[in-house]
Amino acid sequence: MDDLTTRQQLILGLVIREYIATAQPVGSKTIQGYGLGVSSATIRNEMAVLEEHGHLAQPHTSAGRVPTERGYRYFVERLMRESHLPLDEQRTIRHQFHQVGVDLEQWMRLAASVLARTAQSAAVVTSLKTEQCRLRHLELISIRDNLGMLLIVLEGGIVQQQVLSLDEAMSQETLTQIANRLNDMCVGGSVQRVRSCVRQVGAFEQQVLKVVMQVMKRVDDEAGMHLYRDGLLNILHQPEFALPESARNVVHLFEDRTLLEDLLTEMLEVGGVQVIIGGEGRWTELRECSLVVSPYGVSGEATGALGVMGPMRMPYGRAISTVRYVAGLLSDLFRDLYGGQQELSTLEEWKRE
Amino acid sequence: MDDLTTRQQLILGLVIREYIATAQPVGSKTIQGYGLGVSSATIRNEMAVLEEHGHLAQPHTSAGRVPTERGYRYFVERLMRESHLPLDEQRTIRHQFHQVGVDLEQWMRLAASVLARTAQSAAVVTSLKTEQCRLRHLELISIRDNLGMLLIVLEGGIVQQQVLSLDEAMSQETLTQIANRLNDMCVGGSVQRVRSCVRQVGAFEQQVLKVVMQVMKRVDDEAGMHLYRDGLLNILHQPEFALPESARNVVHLFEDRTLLEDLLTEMLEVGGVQVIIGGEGRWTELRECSLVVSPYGVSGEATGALGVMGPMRMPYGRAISTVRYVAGLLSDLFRDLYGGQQELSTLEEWKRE
DNA sequence: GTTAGCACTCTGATAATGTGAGTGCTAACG
DNA sequence: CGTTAGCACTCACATTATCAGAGTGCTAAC
Repeated sequence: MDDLTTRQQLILGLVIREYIATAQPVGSKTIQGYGLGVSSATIRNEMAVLEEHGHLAQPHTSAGRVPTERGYRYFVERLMRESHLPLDEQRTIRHQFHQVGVDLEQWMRLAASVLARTAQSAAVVTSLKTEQCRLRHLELISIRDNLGMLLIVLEGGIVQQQVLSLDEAMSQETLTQIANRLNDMCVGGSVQRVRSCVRQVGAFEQQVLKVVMQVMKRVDDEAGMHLYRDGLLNILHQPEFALPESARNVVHLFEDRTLLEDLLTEMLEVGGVQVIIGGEGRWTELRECSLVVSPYGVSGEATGALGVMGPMRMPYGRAISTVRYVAGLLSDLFRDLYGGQQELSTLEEWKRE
Repeated sequence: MDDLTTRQQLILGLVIREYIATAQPVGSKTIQGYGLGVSSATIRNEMAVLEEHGHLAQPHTSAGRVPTERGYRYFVERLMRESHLPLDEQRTIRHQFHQVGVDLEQWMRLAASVLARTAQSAAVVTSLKTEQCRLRHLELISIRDNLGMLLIVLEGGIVQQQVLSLDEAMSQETLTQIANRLNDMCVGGSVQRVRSCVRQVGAFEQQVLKVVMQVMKRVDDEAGMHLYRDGLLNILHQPEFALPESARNVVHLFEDRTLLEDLLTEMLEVGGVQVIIGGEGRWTELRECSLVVSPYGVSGEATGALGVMGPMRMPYGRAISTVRYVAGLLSDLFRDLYGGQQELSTLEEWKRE
């Protein structure tokens, strides 16, 4: 049912490219101008066929054609040649990551900013979610009399903090000793491992470990998932969001964490860059939007998702290559922090520069 | 020059209240409906006076009156009676802060959310900026072979992390020893104090201390200032932002960190709740907006600012009482973490509940 | 299968018109 | 002298009519 003649494919491709560029319904004369060597009447006939097949539509009887969701889908899957981000842009982006130094949060923030700027869309980056987080280090710090801070460092450099109110005043030395003992017992372990340690220690240590478990569980449940966003303004400039109603809708989409979180979490299941066009019938809220998303991170260890969002009329080629590049770059950076085996290729490279 | 008769004040107040409620120019008949006991003609005469004084304006010859910046200013300063947030709302808000536990970041995030919801506006909260930050604790953690993490805890519970690439592999024990030594030397000190320690230690320790100083300087320079925002959608619903142009403008205002940062930083200088109406001629970007902002935190120790943003037609009474209450609440919470002397009133209170 | 020609349809811009809300002014009133 | 009824005047806004233009579908000829 999706069999189109070469000429139909050609015309469909041209209509979509033209529409993406101009945001105006595309008429047969315009396509004729591309020098296909056939008259506008022929193109009209072909367009009528494409409309029957559901790849194009008319906003009203006598306007040009506009791509449908299905048309875009066909375009993305079969008409577009995959391209890479130009090398100089890749350089620029790498350079920016180089500049900010080694810091997870900064990286994700920067990733959002770079995606937004490069793809001229809104961008979203989720924080990393560990498959099952393991404890790297814990630390107890005396803030004052009966107030302490518990620092929990997880595998991969995620740091969580939690204030503890102590029943009795404890010196920094005491706290450090306790932390050291707990570290010896639990480091490298998952929540289960930490739980198994609870029996072997005193009351105060139990209290600490319980908090540790709470925090680890929270991280596991991704309730603490962070969302880095940027470039909302880019898509508000698009004509499809000129009406206050649609503008509000897209702002809502972008501001409301839950929807994006759900959607991006789902993307973690499968690999590679994915294109979601007009909500695909499942997400009614993004009826008028498309997303290009990709997981990133180290599969099986810690993964996140990132992507760009824009109107359905989105420059898919550029969006896809941008998302793929940034996802790859971030993954490389994190692999250097995570993986024990591999070389510190990217980070070392930087040091050499 | 700002001397108005009682009746004029009354009429000005009514016009502004009415306009805030309806977003429509207010005519003399409407005001007559409030039962002043005078005819619409008299009210028209008074309105003409108020227009001469610059408190009201007409969008066009024969429409009702609309408040000017000056009118709002007069209203806020002389006609509005300061009110407090209803006790039950105070309860609800306190309860929400109670729920999230003791965590700076969560508090600020929640503060933004609460402000946005309670004042039905967009809300901004800046992170705390210490006057001159002091080191509370530093920690070195081995991530693997030649990669370590430096955790820096500053007075008041601000945690900063930085990855270090080590020249040679070092065990956790070695790192802990080094950290302990450095802690003994530097804890409680400012950047200067840390600098004075650099001479007295070995090469690796120097490297660590330099990073510590970098981070502390960054915090001092507030370059690392965080901005928590919420409720953009609330003000996009306002009719003044129906045009795509103004909508984009306000989104830009809200997305662009620099402007808000500058503005809020300036607010730290003075105390108490401040109202900025229509940019006050200084910030042209927020020509059509008003802000109600307040510093919070512990004066002289660590301060931040928070506030709400909306159209000039803003329910100032509610906005002011909300901002004042949330600023006070946050300040109390932080005082408990900072101040050595005082009781842990708020936190203790929670524990008891 | 392709194409020229043509009638048809629908949008969007422009102008004409009417309605209504609200004003400023004037003259009368207590 | 402050207040008020009455009235002419002014605009914005909605409604309607009109027109040009872009683009289509169809038909008949190539």
